[in-house]
Amino acid sequence: MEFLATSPLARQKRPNLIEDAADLVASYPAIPITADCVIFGFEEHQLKVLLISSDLEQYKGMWSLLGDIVYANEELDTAAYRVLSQRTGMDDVFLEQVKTFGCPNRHPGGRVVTVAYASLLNIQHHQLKITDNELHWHNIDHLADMAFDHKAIVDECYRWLQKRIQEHPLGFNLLPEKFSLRELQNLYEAILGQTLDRRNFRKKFFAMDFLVDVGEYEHDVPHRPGKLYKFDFDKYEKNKRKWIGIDF
Amino acid sequence: MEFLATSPLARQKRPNLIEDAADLVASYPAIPITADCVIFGFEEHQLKVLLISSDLEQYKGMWSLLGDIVYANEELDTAAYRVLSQRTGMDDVFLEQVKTFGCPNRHPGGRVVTVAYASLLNIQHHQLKITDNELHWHNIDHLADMAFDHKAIVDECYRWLQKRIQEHPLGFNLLPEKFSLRELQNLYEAILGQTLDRRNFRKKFFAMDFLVDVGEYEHDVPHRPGKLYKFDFDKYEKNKRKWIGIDF
DNA sequence: CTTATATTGTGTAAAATTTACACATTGTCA
DNA sequence: TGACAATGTGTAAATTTTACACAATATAAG
Repeated sequence: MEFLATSPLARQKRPNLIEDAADLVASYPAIPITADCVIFGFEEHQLKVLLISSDLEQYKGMWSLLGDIVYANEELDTAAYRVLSQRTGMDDVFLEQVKTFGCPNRHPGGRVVTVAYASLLNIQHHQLKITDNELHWHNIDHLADMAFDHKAIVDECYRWLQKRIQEHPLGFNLLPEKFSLRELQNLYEAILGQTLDRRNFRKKFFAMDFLVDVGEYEHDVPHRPGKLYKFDFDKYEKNKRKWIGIDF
Repeated sequence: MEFLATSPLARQKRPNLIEDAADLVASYPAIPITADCVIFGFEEHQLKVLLISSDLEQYKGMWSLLGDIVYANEELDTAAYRVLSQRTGMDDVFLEQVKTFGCPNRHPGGRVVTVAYASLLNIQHHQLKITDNELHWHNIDHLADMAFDHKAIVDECYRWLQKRIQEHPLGFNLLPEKFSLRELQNLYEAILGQTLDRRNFRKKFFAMDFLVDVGEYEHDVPHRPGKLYKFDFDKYEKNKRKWIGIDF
């Protein structure tokens, strides 16, 4: 009975318990971790992403994601928000963790693992307060010469975005507060890479019932101006579990 | 100017390029990284997850995910497959990265960031070759007393699984090679936590057209035996882009 | 061996959703 | 004032989803 008490599954190994967890952790190999932000925006019918010039001599002239090391006692999420704030001055943005990239040779200076975060934001609303390191928006269709594995990270986050905007209508974050349905449709077409039927598109979004007619119209357009709408976040929050996806 | 050189983000447009990337990386704080595996299986109408007993004195009697440190030059994915192989003896399993958990105090011995991987596998097919540390399957509905933040990781992976099996019919991986439609439906009901209409369920899966009738029947059931089917992976691979989701 | 029982296997009608598609309206520009 | 360019709107057909019932077949029990 003694035997059973200490070894319930008989015959299997029971290593001694480790008493000092701190010793254990101290014995582990450690790796620098960074947080990289893939910030999507939309302007002039094009999906854009925010980049800076790489500050490594080796990647001179190439573009880089907004990233920085995660501090010793910092939450991963916190690090990502800090990066965004430090690089752009923006602090009212919602970031989501997308994927962690850990290829041992992805950084030329030695091993660095990075956790990629993505966000969608509205270029009009968030004027960049800091533009050091040539921070600016790049058209996502013409990304070449990116430093590190950042092109692969952007690609992965772009696929994430395509899926995301069909599950949740977060595309609104990419538009100005007041937008026309044409702008909304342009956004979806740009991100999904396909044209959509105008009448069915409208029908679908009106049916979701969180577009609010603000009683204003576009101006400075060389044709009949469209109505402007805004997004009703409260109604969205209340109803979000009712639909699983926005399938086109 | 001395000030600007050490403070790259202070009003300075183009900091000097960093020539020695290795120096830079060496100056970064480093954090131990682990890979944790959340292995889902299905048996007796219940979704299960594979756990071991924690080997920390502090978590004595609690259950823990299969995890280990990521070696200095090891791919994250490789580390996850190694963990699984070392802990269970299994090496023909498909793992997917789910999310990275980095709360500074999630490990009592100091900061450890973990990358969670998940997999679905077929309990019948993969007999555990190693059962050290009381490795065995636990019913997912009765998980208490888990070490670290492992309960939160399991919960996150469970939500991932619920979504996953509606996007891709990977639930098949959880079943024996030959299975009845009732077993398949039990699986979906267990994972999604809802009952489904039997006729409509069948209709949906037959319409997807990758179930192959193997011409055999269940036995040892106290009622009319059902036909057995297997999954046609080739047909699935060829057609997988045609449907976005399996909505119930 | 007969009957009770439990579960398989199957179809259809109604409802809901998705798709395809055309024309009058309204503003700008020349 | 006419050409242009895009907005705004509805409906019929097709497809998909849902709800639902009964005969067939094996085992278990008497």
